[in-house]
Amino acid sequence: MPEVLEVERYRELAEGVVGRPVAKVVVPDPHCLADPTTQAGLRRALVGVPFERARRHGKLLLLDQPGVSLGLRFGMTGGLLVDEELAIDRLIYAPAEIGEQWIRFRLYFADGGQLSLHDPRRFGRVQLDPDESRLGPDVLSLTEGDLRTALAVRAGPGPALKARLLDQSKLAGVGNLLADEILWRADLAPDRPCASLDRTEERRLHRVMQRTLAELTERGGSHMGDLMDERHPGGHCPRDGTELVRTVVGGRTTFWCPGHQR
DNA sequence: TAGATTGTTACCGT
DNA sequence: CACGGTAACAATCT
Repeated sequence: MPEVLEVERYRELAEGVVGRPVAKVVVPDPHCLADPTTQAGLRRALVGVPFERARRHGKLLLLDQPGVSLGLRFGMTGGLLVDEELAIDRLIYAPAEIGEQWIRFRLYFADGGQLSLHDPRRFGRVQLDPDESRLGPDVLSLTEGDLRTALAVRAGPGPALKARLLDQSKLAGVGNLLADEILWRADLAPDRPCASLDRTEERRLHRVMQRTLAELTERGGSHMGDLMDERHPGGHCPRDGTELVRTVVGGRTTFWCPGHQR
């Protein structure tokens, strides 16, 4: 579920914990702790100190204290709970109830409130001072020049366009659904080599990308794209009716329209 | 029931 | 070194 749009919503929710001193750290599922973070380390670093900021870099949420950052990654099914409010879109992923058994990590605050990582599938991770240097520029504030740099190739045709959009070290925040939606809207085939794009196409991709992110934010998230309903075998292009092709690009299932994506 | 899944990382091969 | 392909991870849903 969480791509950049969802994590940005988590960040907004997490602003609600700024200024509140951490009273207790609970880790019902230590599996969620990313090396070398430990429960004892979290307690030592966080307890007694208030957060001063909620940040986001791509799909990584960061809660800063003076001198230390708490990083949260949400994997495929992670969600954030603050004071019993869950910041996920129930339209698409709607567990009947928020299962207490799926709370993997929780902070209690001195005022009695809490912040929790809710994650049925357990791909989410918690880490102190996560390495942000391996992330490219955040897609929500990406300039046209940033995109050109992200698509740049040393030699040869370069990787498939979609694979590059999914490469978090080049460009942080785009996931599988957003990548398909953006390329569909930009009339670009997902397997186009990066180096084959001309300046006009790069500019179009940048414009469509920003527009798509803004529009899907309005609609409620990554899963609200025009392509979503047709993302199944036999689905048709909402624009021209062509049967969509299902392939694998960049290791991920890809739906695209051979009728208008070139 | 078999198959698919919105993310990340490691590893192998070219 | 860059990149593709694959598997692994884990659990749930269609």
